[in-house]
Amino acid sequence: MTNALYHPAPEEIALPAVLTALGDETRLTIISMLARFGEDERNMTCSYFLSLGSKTALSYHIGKLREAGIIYVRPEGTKRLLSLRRADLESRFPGFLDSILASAAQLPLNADPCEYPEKSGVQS
Amino acid sequence: MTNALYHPAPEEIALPAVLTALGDETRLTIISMLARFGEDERNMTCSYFLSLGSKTALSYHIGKLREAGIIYVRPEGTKRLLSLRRADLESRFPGFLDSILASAAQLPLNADPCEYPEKSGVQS
DNA sequence: TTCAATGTTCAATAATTATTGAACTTATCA
DNA sequence: TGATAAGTTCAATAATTATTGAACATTGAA
Repeated sequence: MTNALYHPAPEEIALPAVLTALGDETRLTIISMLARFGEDERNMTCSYFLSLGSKTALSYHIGKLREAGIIYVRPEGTKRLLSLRRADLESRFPGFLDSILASAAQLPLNADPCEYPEKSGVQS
Repeated sequence: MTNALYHPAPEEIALPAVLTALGDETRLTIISMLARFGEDERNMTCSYFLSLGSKTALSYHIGKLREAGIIYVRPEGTKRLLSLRRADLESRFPGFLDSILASAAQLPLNADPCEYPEKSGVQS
């Protein structure tokens, strides 16, 4: 029982829920980083964002983003790969995500993606 | 001492605060109604929205919208006239408000503006 | 098989936000 | 002047959200 993660269908994505989910600095930063550095989905795991909070807190915030329909979470081995649901959001709320991302790009990134904990560094 | 109401300057309007303020059904409905029926600012007083909650609750929510920089509140006699800060929001977050309003237009209005309490009806 | 890495869940707590009712202010109207 | 209408403020409470740490599950790798 792979306990599939819930994701709302595109037409179920609700504006108030989306706004609530994005009205939080941590989550706004997460989607902003996903937009900037998430071209290659392989890198975007939960622990990529550890500088934003504890494991548990991130699990919570990422769950919020997922349930609101903002990101897609794909289990892969022991990791979970995150990606923005750009197309779904665009078709549901045209122009919305782009305007958010453009504006958020001016925000200070309170997390430097380069400080990603590379403890057991098996990079590449 | 007219106790002038605080309004953030255009450049002080912050995205997270705006998103937080709009991530609430009541407040989303308020700005949606302002956009739809607020062409003539004279009609848009706090009590126009009484069907959305108590006087006190509205005072609270309208304060949130004002402090976030989303609406402008102009005292006029014993009333307060509300208007959307369309231009300020557009220059700060291009496309954002329009995308919100377009999407919110599909939301059910849990308040019918026609049910506006017209007790002491001195209309026009 | 054992270990380490990645995440989740749960219960407890902290912190923030929203709602209420009562009392109050200010302005208008008769 | 006195009454009413429109809103605010305050303190109390309710409700929601966020954070923590401990325990757990799952996968991949030595």
